Amino acid sequence: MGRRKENSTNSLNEKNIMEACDSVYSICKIGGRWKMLILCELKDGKLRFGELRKNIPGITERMLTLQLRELEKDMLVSRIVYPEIPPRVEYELTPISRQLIPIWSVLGDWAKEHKQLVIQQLKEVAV
Amino acid sequence: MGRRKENSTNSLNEKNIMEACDSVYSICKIGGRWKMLILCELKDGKLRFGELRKNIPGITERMLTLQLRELEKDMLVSRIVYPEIPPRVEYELTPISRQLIPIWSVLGDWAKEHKQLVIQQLKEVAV
DNA sequence: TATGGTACTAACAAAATTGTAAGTAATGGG
DNA sequence: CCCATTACTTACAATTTTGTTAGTACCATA
Repeated sequence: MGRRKENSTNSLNEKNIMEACDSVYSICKIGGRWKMLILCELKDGKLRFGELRKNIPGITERMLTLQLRELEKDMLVSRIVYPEIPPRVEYELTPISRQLIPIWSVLGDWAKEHKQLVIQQLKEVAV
Repeated sequence: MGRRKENSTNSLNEKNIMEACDSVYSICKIGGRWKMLILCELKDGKLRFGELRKNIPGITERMLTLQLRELEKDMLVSRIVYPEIPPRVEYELTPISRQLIPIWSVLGDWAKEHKQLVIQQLKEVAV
């Protein structure tokens, strides 16, 4: 993983900020590069490791594994291993991560507005 | 700032993901280490640079400047310079970032639930 | 002339995240 | 025995973010 240093200023700052501000805490939990995308993929049901990889262009097996591990640790996905060969592993959302689904759509709406604004701004600058 | 490379896999991935998924886009905009905290501070009105620094323990002048510059570029704060000596600069939320305020509280509520869950989990493991 | 206050910048260093490339294990089928 | 399949690991390197320290500009005031 590239282990984090327990007592770096960086780590301590993050910890303090997460304790000080709940919305920062939430954003930290879903803030990894690919996490949101993974969660969105799982919105409609279980998927296997390989399916996730195929559905998320650009992600490597390593990053997929890392992000899934963190999501699992944070109880945002659950991992179901079938004792078969070749291996089969499925991932699915947990109750707590399902509670986030409506928030995603609100964030999505905000994004659309923001993008509009950026476009407007570009036009104004051009004129 | 430590300039980003335009064409690194890293940059391109981020760009693609933001285009592919609107909620990722939103989270990117508010995902910097101190951004959320800064925005929260500004929730109740304008603040000067020095006030922000005092109100946010642990932040350095450099980080405060960097994060404010990005927020400004993304139109999430506006910067008001008074031509005085010593200088006076005030920051305030913009209409588009004010639209985020209700989302913060929802994220905050989710954080509280998640923290509860983590505590429960710790207890179960201990037993 | 020296000092203080304010909002920054610049050069550098450390830390953290992300990406690349090459493996591993287990077993059924040819 | 060799290969294919699947879900991973491992070692390393590049990139990005964050932190440290020491400046800068400006003018009023002592």
